[in-house]
Amino acid sequence: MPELPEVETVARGLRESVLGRRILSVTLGKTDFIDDPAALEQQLPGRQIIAVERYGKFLLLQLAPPASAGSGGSAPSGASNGDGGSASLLVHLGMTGHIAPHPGSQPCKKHTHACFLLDDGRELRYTDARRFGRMAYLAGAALEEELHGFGADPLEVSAEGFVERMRMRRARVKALLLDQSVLRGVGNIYADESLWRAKIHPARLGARLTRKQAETLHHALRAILEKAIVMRGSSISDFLDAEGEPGEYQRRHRAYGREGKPCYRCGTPIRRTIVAGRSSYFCPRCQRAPRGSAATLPLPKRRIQQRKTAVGRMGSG
DNA sequence: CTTACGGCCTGGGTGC
DNA sequence: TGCACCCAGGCCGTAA
Repeated sequence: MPELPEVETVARGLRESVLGRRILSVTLGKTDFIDDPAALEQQLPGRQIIAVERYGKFLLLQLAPPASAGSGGSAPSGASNGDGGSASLLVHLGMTGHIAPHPGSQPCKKHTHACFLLDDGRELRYTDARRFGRMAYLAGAALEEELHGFGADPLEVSAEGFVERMRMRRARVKALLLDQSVLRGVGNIYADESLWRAKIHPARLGARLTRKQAETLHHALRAILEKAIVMRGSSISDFLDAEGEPGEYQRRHRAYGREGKPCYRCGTPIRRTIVAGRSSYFCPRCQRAPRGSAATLPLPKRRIQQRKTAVGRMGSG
């Protein structure tokens, strides 16, 4: 499940492999994850990829203006950040999305839903088994509108800014970490890992963290994200970077996915509970539950499973 | 107003 | 071997 480090890894890979290439044609398969498939088919051919950026969990393939009269080719030395008129292919990998260039001769993998033929004969292909991802061509005001409303990048936010964001709402710290309007790019893995490192229970209210605790969490989150980027992300489900290589950070996980296994600090078995609607792994000894919380129970809300055939429909009557 | 929570989308992995 | 079920992240509707 690509989060900030995985998306950053992909962005760096694409920067190496497709920056400066021109898209010649677009071939789409299933399109229900694409905002406006026709816009992709109409706008992308002929456009040059002049920058690859990460914004939270989004990839942004910035595109040169169409059919630029001025020969182009000048080094895209950053100057392309002009807000007005910029256009991008926005890509969210969801949980199972992959994007990488392939030789044009290579047969497409299963679940390949978008192919962008490049001017060097390769194809930039998007594969996504579950299509929880998203793709959109956005330009100008629409692009700005799409990106506004997101929170700070956790690698850029100051300690003071982070503390403020943990206190701005009355919500659990885990929910705040996952909320893309508070911080952009953090997902379930790195939320749990940073909380474990900072010794903070996921069900604590963010607003009740001490300043020192919030600062510790900020430092932990930042350190973990940076280390994970160096290790090219975590390959939990089937994350592969833009070179098709898995990451290595999953070997360093201290909480996520370790239910029942001993805490690396104290040996207490890691527990799993549901916080903010997500599986949350924590050490019940290192990360003390807030008073009155039922979150020390292994799975407080384990619901009776219901059949697909509407046995469990709950009418209001 | 706020936050919490269930359900939906999908299909690979798992376990029976 | 087959197949039902769980679960994931983001989003949305609704409850409190």
